[in-house]
Amino acid sequence: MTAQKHSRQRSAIIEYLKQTKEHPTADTVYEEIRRSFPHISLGTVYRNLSLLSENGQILKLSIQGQPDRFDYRTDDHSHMLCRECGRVVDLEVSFPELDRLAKENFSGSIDGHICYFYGRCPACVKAAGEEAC
Amino acid sequence: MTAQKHSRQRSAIIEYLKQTKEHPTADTVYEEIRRSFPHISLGTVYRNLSLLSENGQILKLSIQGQPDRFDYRTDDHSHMLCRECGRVVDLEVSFPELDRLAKENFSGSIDGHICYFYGRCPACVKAAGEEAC
DNA sequence: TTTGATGCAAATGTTTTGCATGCAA
DNA sequence: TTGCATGCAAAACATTTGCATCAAA
Repeated sequence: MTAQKHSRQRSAIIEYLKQTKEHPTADTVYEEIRRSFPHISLGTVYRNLSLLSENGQILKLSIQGQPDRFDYRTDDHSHMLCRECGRVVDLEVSFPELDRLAKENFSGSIDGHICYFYGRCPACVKAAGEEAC
Repeated sequence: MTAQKHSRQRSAIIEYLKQTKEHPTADTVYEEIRRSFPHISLGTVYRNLSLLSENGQILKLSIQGQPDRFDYRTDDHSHMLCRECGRVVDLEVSFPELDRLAKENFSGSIDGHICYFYGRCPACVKAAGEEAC
């Protein structure tokens, strides 16, 4: 790997991801960073997001039919996609035993998995409940 | 929903998916069907694959950084992606209890999940073993 | 004869890349 | 001063769509 230099744009991207829980897309990151760096380009945003996720500094989430999203949290946790508002929300669970279970009766090897849940996020469940009253 | 007419192209796509275990991409399906329907268009292939997966007749698999793949099997099973050859292979397991586990300490609702495993497929594990001898 | 399906081509949306210039070390 | 990072624009990809025509029912 080549030596990495500091850049104000990259720092801004990291800082933005650090303080949001919204799992933004590259385009959302771009729009956000543009407020402080009006001349930043989408290409730079993509380049930095790729770099960071390849380094393992952030997570890239790929969800069916949607542009990729990015997550500053790299600790063990899961994600759920709200069928109602489309938001991606953190779940405080992980399933380390899943790989071993998947390996049963399989002659290949398993060393990891990704798992996305579907449902309704707390906000939408709450809104639906209040509406019913 | 509107009444669906029979089409020779769609039947050919279904038959092809039925007999392969390769989880082909739209483009692979196109190349294959083209052997019997030289004038079929990629658009038609995409239209039919979308239709079939919306109907639940086939499964659409979306894997990180890859074009979508399609699976004729719609019964409960899982998939693994071989890090070595890139193949997507069936796993004869499913995890119906996962939704309940994910729901723990979560105030939203969970009604489904998708889960992909990573590792090495039987063929690549076998090849690596023989090479070591 | 009606209307869904097709082929073709153009458009879309997301992401990557080439290249000259800018900036960090 | 070196070479990674940037901005800009063009390209690459995967997928969808508009439209005139074709073919099931």
